[in-house]
Amino acid sequence: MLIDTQLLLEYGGILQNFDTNEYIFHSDETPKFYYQLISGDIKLNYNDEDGRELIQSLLTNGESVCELLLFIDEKYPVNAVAMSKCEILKLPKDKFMELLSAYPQAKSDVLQYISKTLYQKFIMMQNLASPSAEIRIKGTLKYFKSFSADKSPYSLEIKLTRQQFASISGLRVETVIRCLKKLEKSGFVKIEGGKVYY
DNA sequence: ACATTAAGTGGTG
DNA sequence: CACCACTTAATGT
Repeated sequence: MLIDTQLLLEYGGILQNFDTNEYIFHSDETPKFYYQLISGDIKLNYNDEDGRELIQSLLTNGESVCELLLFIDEKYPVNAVAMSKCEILKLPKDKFMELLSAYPQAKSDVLQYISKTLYQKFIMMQNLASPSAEIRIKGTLKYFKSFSADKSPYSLEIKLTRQQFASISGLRVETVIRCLKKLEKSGFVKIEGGKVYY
């Protein structure tokens, strides 16, 4: 957990449950709460001009959701959508600020978290700037691997559908499928029962 | 049995 | 590559 659950509850945090595909917040809304994901998976996405979904990032247990918006006066640039049943702890913005003032450790944890995610954004941006599908896909795989402790080959199962993978790498489903198969032949990834291991 | 969803294939621009 | 059409396999109701 980014911030201790008990501490959040003491400051007025409220537990809330979401079902798959339910929105935690929509883009263009004004940020008013700090959200911490207790269980489940969330995606941050938006739709481009053609209505195509682009996934900005994926969040899992213990992470906070777009906390950086609480420090600036802007509206959400993305939607937050539950990808599974989720349990979320939400805390009003002013209470969140009080908590940070009272607990320097929490404040530095949040700072470090923001730094880490920003760093990963840099890496992803460089991958996605490439015109080559193969580089984009390899980059996306490395990006996911960077979250996992086990760095050995094929130890990471990519728990995404081909379509979701496409929405993250900015490619079409067919391209992802074909490229992934190519990467399998070269030994870059392993595919068993449709599941991709990297 | 029929509808739905995801993976995979071929061909065109 | 993207885009379109279509097949196949697995699930679900």
